[in-house]
This record gives sequence, structure tokens and C-alpha cells, in this order.
Amino acid sequence: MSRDTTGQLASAAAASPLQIDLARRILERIRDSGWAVGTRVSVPDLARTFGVSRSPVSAALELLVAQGILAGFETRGLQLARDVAEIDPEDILPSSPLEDLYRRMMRDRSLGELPQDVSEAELMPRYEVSRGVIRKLLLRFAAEGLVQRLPGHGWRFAESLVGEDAYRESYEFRIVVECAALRSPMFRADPQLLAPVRRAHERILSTILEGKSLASGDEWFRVNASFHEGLAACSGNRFLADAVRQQNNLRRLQESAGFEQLPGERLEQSCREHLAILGAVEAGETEWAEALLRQHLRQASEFASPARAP
Amino acid sequence: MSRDTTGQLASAAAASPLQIDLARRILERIRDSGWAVGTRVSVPDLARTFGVSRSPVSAALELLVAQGILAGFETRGLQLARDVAEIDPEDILPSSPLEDLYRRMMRDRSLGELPQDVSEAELMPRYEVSRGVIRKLLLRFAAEGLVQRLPGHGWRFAESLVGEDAYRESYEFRIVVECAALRSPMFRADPQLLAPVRRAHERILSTILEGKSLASGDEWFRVNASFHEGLAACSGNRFLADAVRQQNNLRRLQESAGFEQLPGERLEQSCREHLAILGAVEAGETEWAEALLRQHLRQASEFASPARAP
DNA sequence: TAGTGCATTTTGTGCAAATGAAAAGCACAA
DNA sequence: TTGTGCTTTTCATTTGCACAAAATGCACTA
Repeated sequence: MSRDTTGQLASAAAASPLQIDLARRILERIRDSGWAVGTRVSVPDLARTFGVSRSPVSAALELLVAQGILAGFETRGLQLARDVAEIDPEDILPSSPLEDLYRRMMRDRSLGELPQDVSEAELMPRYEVSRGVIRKLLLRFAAEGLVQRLPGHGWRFAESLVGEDAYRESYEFRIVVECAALRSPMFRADPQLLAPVRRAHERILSTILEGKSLASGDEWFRVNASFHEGLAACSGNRFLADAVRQQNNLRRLQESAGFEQLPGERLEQSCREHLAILGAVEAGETEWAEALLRQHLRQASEFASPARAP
Repeated sequence: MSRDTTGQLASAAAASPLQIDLARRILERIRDSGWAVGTRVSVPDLARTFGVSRSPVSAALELLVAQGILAGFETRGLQLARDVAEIDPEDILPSSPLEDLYRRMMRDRSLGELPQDVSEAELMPRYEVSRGVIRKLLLRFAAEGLVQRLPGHGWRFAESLVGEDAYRESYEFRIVVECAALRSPMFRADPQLLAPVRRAHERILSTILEGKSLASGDEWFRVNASFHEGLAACSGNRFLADAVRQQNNLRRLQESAGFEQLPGERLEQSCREHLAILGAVEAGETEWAEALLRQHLRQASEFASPARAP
């Protein structure tokens, strides 16, 4: 059976971004819920969970079948075919060409290979993609404040790409919002929300302690995001929760485009700090939790000015 | 000479948005610099000032010529033909159909005539515009946090501020964010930013004191928004500023249904409170300003649970 | 020397058809 | 009932082209 460069089955029809995304989330869900081999996988159930129709879910499951993670029952339907604890979603799923391009453009700009002012027509042949793709990317950059439209023709990159300014401001904002979340009068530690977060942290911590490096940097980013979003969600204030989620979304791509990796020790420390904060929250000691959280964020910001951070 | 419904010369070729925008800015520049009738108007000079090429500037000047504001020299070139102090740019320049549609959609949503979840295909026939236009509008709403893409198909409008909970949460969020803005270490009272805000408040206040009612409810909304956004902008933290702006957008969505009127006395009080806060900020007494602001927001929230508020 | 008017080139937008993907419906099986 | 497998329908993205608008160059003049 022939495989292409990314290790995917070449025979599979091209998967849509939504399908790939769903496949990843389904995989994570299976892993975090600890399903046993042989468990039935229900399409309508997953479709409800993720708020989409059955079509893309079916296609996503097909991807997983192609990877040998799922298999058909003898009669019909699908079941879990093997243990997924050791599987890293990033390794087996195709990566989006759009995200690759995003990183590439960002790198090119920071290396000075792209001028400050660019036109769409200039970028099209350079990256060998259609105008639509370029537009989409530029709009995304613009939403993140990394680029802005010039009147008339062209776009201009911001002075500092991932500049220290933006970093400082981002951390300041997060301290404000997340601490306010803990202090909110409606704050309630929701075990159903926080338990999976705790499990994910414990899993990561044990991975580190076994001396293995993390499967992917992206994994830590996700767990980190789930921690902060989970806390904010407990605040009972949708706007605080939204603000935290928004920050995470904004930073996701920039982080993954970053060059420096977070050293293992720092990662371990972050993980422990998160667990400590979770402990304080679950014990109802929100003031102590707030102090820990503030300290955690401050350290993180000092640690990594223009680098990835917890 | 025939004129269309907006009072424009019908004969003129359709002007592009950039041209209209330039015409307005040129007009404001002429007015604010107090040019005398007969002053020469230089195209390359204006082009440099606004960072565009000469083409759109020429076209913008054509618009002004058509309005009798500029006239050709006998030989060549253009000159100012009349005093512009009394001219309101809004009155003479064509208005963008996109802007009108933006308001219309917002109003329809706030009145419940649009469902929370919409598809592009559903909006196209409803507003009788092409997909491109719908798309552009939805992207704009999305950038303002009023709408978000659903996975798969469709878009979803943000939870509106209906209901006690949402209101309370919104005020809690604003207190957190705006007070943090005042406390930000990078906070600098920028006169260039705050002076127009102050002037607008004084204008409104004097209008009230003369016993006249406000020109439009929308006017107070805009001034109010500019106050809060202006303060946040002084924080030097773009995320704080964005968060405030987003809240205002949400509120605007709510109020574009626009039936509730703020009683005159409450409006006057809000106005005075704003001015007091501005005074404290300009005097560098940010702590006092913060106390005032917190009080102001708290009162506003108590005053108007499900109604318009400052 | 800077500005104008016009011509040319470059760049971006709008539209419609074609393609691809998701939603919705239905018969049937466990 | 709930889930599956398939089909049909609806919806959205892509693509290519025609057109509109902005940028640029040049000859000419005050």
C-alpha cells in the first residue's frame, strides 16, 4: 500500500479541514475517556457532541479506520481497534497546508525575506497559491493585529511581529481576566469541568517524569489552554470565559510558529503549578488559588518574552 | 442638472469607497486648517499626506468640484471655491450601501427577525445582495465578536445581552477590564485622544441644559462608547482596549432595536460622571478616577437591568 | 522644481459556473 | 428506539474571467 510523504494513506480521498479536526478531537476524546478496545463508536453521538452533522463525522472515522485505530464490526458499525494512549494525533493526521503557509510566511517576514509592505499579487507567485488563499491568510494576520490593510493597494506588516509589547500586554490582560474569574462572586469549581483537565495534566507530568519528551509541543499548548479556559469557565461569567478563550486562539498559531521549544524543566514546573492551582480551587481556597495563578502567569511572562509560554 | 435621492450629482461616475473616504478627509483637513478661498489644492501633496497614489485623490477632488467646493483655476489646477466651515461632510457625500446593510442586519437580529443561527444562502435572497456582500458583512460582525462561524455550515450570532444574567456578567466584566485599564502600568492620559471625547460630552451636556432633547439616541450611545473606549485606549494595552470595544459592540447590537430611552436626568448624571472621571484622569489621579469609574459602572448596572445604560 | 493631465501598467474586486463538502432524509437492521 | 448506510438536497468554497480602481510613468507647463 503506497504512502505519501506525510505517512498518510495515499489512496484516501483528500480530507477536508473539518474532517481532520474532528478526527483529532475524536481521538483525544477516546483517549481522555479511556475507552476500552472493542467499544462501539457511535456516529450520531459524536455528531451531537461536536455540533455537526453525521457526514463529516463519518469521514473523520474513515480516516481513523485507515490508520488502523478503528475497525468495522463483523456485522456493521465501528469499534475501537487498539489502545490509543500512546498515539499522538499530530503524527498520523494530515497537516493543513494553510497552517503550514501561515508559519512559513511568518518566518519569512521575521527573517526579513518579506518586505514590510506586500501586495497580494506579489505573494501569489511567491508561495504558489491562489489569491483566495493569500487573502484568507492576510485576513487572519490582520485579525491578530500582525498586519494591516493600506488604503488603496497592499498590506503592511506590523513593526514588531511577535514583539515584546504584544507579549507583555497579553500577559497583563490574562492576569487581569483570569484573576477576576477566580474572584467572581459566581465562581463555582465544577468537578465535571476540571477533572478531565487534572487528568490531562497528570498524564503529561508522568510522561515527563518517565524521561520521555512530549509527543508534540502542540499537545502541551492544548492542555495549557484547557486549564486556563476551564478555570475561566468556572467563573460563571461568559465574558471572562470568552476573553480567555479568545486569547488562547490568538496565541495558538503564533506559538506554533515560534522557534524556541519550552525546556522540559519549565514545562514540568508549569504543570505542577497548574495542579497546585487546581488543588486550591477544588478545596475552595480561591484566594490562595488566585495568588498562585498570578504568580504563575507572571513567571511565565518573565520566562518567555518572545518565546512559547505556559 | 439632475440629482439623485441622496442629493448627489447623478451624472458623476460611481465613486469608490476610498474616493469617498478621501473626499471626506480632505474636506475635514481643509476645514480644520482654515484654508482661505482661492487657496491652491495640490494633488501630490494630498496623496503624500494620506499615503495613497494620485489617482484616488484626483477622483476625490472631482467629487468636491461637483459639489462646488473646489473649482478649476482659469489656467489649470484646482482651488478652494468657498468657505467650508459650515459644511457637514455627511450631508454631501454618498453613503455606503454596505454600511446601511450593516445596520439593517443588526437591527433585524436584535428584533428577533433573524434567528440566532443563519446561513449565507439564507441571507442572500433576504437582503437581495450577492454572496460576496453577505460574506464581507459577516466577517465584519465576526471581527467585532458579534457573530461566529459554526463548524460545518452557518454562522451564529453572539448571545445577546437579554436576561438578567447576561447584564450582570457584562457589567462585572466591564468593571474588571476598565478598572484594570486605569491601573495599567503603561497608562498615559493622551490629550489628543481624550480632548475630543471631553468636547463631545460638553456639547451633549449643554444641549440637555438648554432643555432640548438629544438629536438622536444613537448620539449618546456613540459618545458613551467613545468615552469608555478612549479610556481603555489610554491603557496602552490593545487587549484591554479590544475587550471594551467588543462589549460596546454587543451593547450596540442590543440597542439597535432602540426603543428604550434613557431618561434625561440619568443621562445628565452619566455625562457629569464621565466628565469627572476625565478630569481625574487628566490630573493624573488615576486611583480616584478608578474609584469613580467603578462607582459609575455599578450605578449604571443597578439603574438599568434590561434597558439602555451608560 | 513641483504640479498637471493623460496614458500605461499593476493590482484588486465582483460575478458566475463548477466543484466539493455538509446537512437532511429515508429504508432497514440490530 | 437507536444506529447504519446510502441518497438527495442544500450550502459553501474555488476558480477563471471581465472589469474597476489604484499606482506609476512621461511629456509638458507654470
